[in-house]
Amino acid sequence: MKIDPKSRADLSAQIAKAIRDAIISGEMIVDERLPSEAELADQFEVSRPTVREALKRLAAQNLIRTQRGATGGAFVRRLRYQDAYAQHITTSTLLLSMNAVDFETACEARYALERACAPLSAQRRTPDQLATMRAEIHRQGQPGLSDEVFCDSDVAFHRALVDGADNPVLSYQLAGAVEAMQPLMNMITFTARSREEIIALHTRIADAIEAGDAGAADAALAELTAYTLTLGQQAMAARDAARHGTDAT
Amino acid sequence: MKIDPKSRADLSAQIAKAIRDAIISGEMIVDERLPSEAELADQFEVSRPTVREALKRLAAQNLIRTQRGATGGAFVRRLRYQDAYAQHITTSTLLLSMNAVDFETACEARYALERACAPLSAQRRTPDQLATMRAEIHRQGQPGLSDEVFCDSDVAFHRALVDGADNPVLSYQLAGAVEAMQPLMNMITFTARSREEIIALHTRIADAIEAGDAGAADAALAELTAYTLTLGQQAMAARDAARHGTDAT
DNA sequence: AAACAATAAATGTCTGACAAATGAAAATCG
DNA sequence: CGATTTTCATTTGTCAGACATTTATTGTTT
Repeated sequence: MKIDPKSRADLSAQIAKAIRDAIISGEMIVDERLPSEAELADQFEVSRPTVREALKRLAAQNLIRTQRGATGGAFVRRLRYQDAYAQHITTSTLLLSMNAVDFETACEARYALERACAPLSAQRRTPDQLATMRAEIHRQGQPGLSDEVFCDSDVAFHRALVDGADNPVLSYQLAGAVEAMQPLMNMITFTARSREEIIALHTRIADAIEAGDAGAADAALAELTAYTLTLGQQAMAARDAARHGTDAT
Repeated sequence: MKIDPKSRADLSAQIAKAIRDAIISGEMIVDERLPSEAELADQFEVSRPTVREALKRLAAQNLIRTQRGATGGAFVRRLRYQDAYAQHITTSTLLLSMNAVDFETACEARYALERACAPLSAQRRTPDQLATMRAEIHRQGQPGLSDEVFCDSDVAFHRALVDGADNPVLSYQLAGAVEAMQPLMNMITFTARSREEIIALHTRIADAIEAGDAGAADAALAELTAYTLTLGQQAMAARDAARHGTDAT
C-alpha cells in the first residue's frame, strides 16, 4: 500500500486508490480495521485532512465504514446487495437522464433483460413471489389510482418477477435497468384503456409463471414490450406537440 | 439545497447528500459551476475542510469534477458511459468476491443476460463487430496462450457480441456481469481440449450472428452456458481437493 | 500589436487545536 | 469479592487560519 511520492498531484485520490486496490485485491478482508487516520498520515507522509478526504471517497463508495470512539476507526465494509442496488440505481438514473437516452433504448434494454429472467422465474418462483405478482395486479386494477402509484406497482410486479429467478446477481443487474426507467415511465399518462391492456398482459405473465410455461411468459413479455413502446411514443409525441404549442404563443 | 442544522452528526455526509440531490433532481445542470468552497462553507455554516470532504465524496461518484485556478471550481460532471462502466464493474466485482457468490449463480446470470442480447445483435451487429468476434476466435486458437490471455480474449469476444445489440444501456448493464465474472473464470485452467470446445461454440455463435439467425445463436449460447458450468464445477472440485490435501499434511 | 509580468481567485495542502463518542481500565461501594 | 460507577485514553469529527499551486485575466512594456 504505497503511493508515488514524486507526483504530488491529487494526493487524496492517490491514497484512496491505494487503499481501494488493497481492498479489491483481497489484501484487506471484511471487517478488518484500517490504521488510524494519524497512522495513515504518517505512512503516506501527508497530513490528516488529506487522509480524511481519501477515506471519505472510499466511504462514498461503501467500501469502508467509520466508527468513533476508543476502539473505533475505519473498517473494511462488506458490500451488501442492498447498498449495491442503491448505488447502481443512482448511477443508472443519472446515466439515462444526463445522456438523453431515448425511451425506446431504455425500454428495449429493460424488457430484453427481463425476458432473460422469465424462464428461470417460471422454474423457481416461490409461492410468495407469485402472490406478490397477483397482489400487484389487483392493486393496478383499483380505480382512482394516480399514474405514479400505478408505476410503482408496475415496478413492484416486475421486481417480483425478476426475484423469482432466485439469482441475486440477476436481481442486482436488473434493479438498475427497471428502476432507472421510472422517470421515463412517469411521463406516460395511463388511460383506463391502456391500464386494462397492461393488467391483461400482467395476468398472462403471472399465469405463465404459475404454470411454469417459459414460452408463454416470453410471448406475453414481448407483447408488453411492444405495447409499452407504443405508449411511450404516444407520450413523447404529445409532449413534443405541447412544447411546440407553447413555443408558438 | 439546505441541511438540517439541528443534527450535527455526519455533516459532510449531509452536505454531500444535499448537493447530490440537487444534481439528481436536475436543479443543477451539466457543467454548471458549484459555489466555491468558501461560499459553500458559509452557506452550510461549516468549515472549509468539512465542505471539502463532502465534495470528495461526490468526486468519488464521478458526479463532479474540480479544476484549479482562477476560473476553476467544482463543476457538475456529465456522467459518461465509460465512467459508469468502470464504477459498475468495480462494484460488481466487489459484490461477487465479498459475498462469496458461487460460480453457478454468476455464470447463470452472465449467460442469461447475454442471451437477451443475442437476438438484437443478430439483427444489428456491424461488420466491424463481427470482425472483432472473428479476430478474437482466431486469437483464442493461437498455441501457447496463457489462461489469463485466453480469458481476456473471451471477454473481448462477448463484449463485441453485446455491443452488437447497439443498445448502450444493455452494454452498460452487461459490462458489470461479464467483467465481474473474470476473477471466477480465471480460476479455471483451460486444457487444449476445452479450448477447442469453446472455440467451436464461439464459431457457431459468430456464424449465427452473421446469418442473422437468433435461434441458432441462442442455442449455441445455451450450450456454452452448460459447458462453462461444467468446467467451473471441475475447477471448484479440483481446488477443494487441493485444499483438503494441504490441510491434511 | 505582441510578448511578458503582475494579479486575483480558486483549489490543494498543512498545522494545530478542540469536541464528541466510546470502550476499557481503575476506583469505589455494598 | 463482585457489581457499579467513574475516569481515562483513543479515535473520529470539526474548526480556524495559513501557505502553496494553478490558471485566467489584466496591465505593462517593448
